This record gives sequence, C-alpha cells and structure tokens, in this order.
Amino acid sequence: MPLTQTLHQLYETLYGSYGSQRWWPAEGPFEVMLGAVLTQNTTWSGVEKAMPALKAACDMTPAGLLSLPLERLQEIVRPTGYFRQKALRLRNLCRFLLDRYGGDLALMDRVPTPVLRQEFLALHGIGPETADSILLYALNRPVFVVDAYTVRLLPRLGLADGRQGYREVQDLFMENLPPDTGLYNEYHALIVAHGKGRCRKQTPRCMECPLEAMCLHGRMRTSV
DNA sequence: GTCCAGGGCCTAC
DNA sequence: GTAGGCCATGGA
Repeated sequence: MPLTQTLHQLYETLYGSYGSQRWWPAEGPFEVMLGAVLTQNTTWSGVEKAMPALKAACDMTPAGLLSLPLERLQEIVRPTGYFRQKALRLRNLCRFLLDRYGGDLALMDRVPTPVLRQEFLALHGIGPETADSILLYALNRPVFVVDAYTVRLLPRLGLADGRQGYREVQDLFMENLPPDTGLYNEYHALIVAHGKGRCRKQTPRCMECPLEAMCLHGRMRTSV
C-alpha cells in the first residue's frame, strides 16, 4: 500500500476511534505559545493549574508577563514541573516577541514559516517539538508536529525502523500528506490521545487496540 | 514507593 | 552525532 494511503488510513482509524481532539485548548496565539512551553515533558493538567494563575497575575501580553518578578512567575508555573527552567523559558519567549515583533503577533503573518521556525529554534528552551507546536497550533502554519508517541508508533506499523530523527519523521508525514493545517492539527492530537490512552508498554497483543489490524504481521504482533 | 508525562540543554565520548 | 544525566511536579 502506498505510504500516502497508509497515513490516511492511520488518520481515519484514529479519528474513528478517538474523535475530534479539539486542540489547542487556549484563548489566542499568545496563550498557545505559553502552553507549548509549559506542557514540555509534563501532563496538560499542570498547565490547567498554571494558566489561570498566570491570567490572574498579568494581562497576558509579552510585556505583562515580563513585568512579573521572577520568583512570582516561578511560583505560578510550579505545577508544571521544571519551574525554574520554564519561568526563564517563558521570559525568553516574551523578550523575543517584544524585541522582534513589538509584542504584536499579527506581524508574524508576513514572515515565511521556515524563517519563523528558525527564530523560535534559536530561543533557549524551545526545541523542534515546541517550535512546531507553536507554528501549527498558535500560528496555523501547516507544520507536522512530531513527538515521542509518533516516533514509537511508526516502527510498529512498519513505516520506520526507529532510527529516524525528528526531521526525518516529520518529512515522512509532510511529504505524503497535503499541507493541511486542520489535518495536521488533528493528526498529532490523535496520535497523542492514542499514545497516552493505552499500550505504552509493548504488550504482545492487544485486541482492543484500534490499530491492531495495521500492526506488523509475522513477527510479534506488538500492539501500538 | 515507582513510573512517567503533549522536551530540551549540556556534557562526554 | 549521540548516549546519558539533569531539570521538578503530580497523578496513576
């Protein structure tokens, strides 16, 4: 089966099983950006605690966040873990938004996606996944977000051998799917929903897994 | 008590 | 260029 068709089948199967995920749960692009940093290597529940506190403490603008004392900001983001790092990362991001765009995110609209991506990656504390999450979920750019679930998923479907890096996995999706922001949005969220929902440990077989029929045949039929 | 989340940086080798 | 250690909280 052609790769394009397989990827569409994967999407349809996940969508049929989990339904629309409605990401990103946030009000406006700036809030999405902050959430992208705060959710790094942690659960969304922590972000749900930190975000209201942040909204109560400042006006939710880059300048407003920068006006908070560091200790106060640390206290607010504490529920998301790595609170010392994340407070600094939020400050870095806001300083960039203020210096480069005057705090006006609408000015990013005329900047090409590859340029924006490089600008975000240059920030300390923003790596490939966070940068791409911002591009897709905050700025509506057709960029496929890769995460640990995605990397684990592909080998079990026979679509990769597990040695591919971030960009290789990303290219696999983007070269075989149309550059559709809505599709990429839902696709990544569905992979996460599937990944955290079940089968994180490679159980020999899981008949309840919606991807059972797509898993590799022959060798140990590891569920996904 | 142990494991691990919607990662990324730094340091060794 | 990549494997390993580190950052920290909270829920299962």
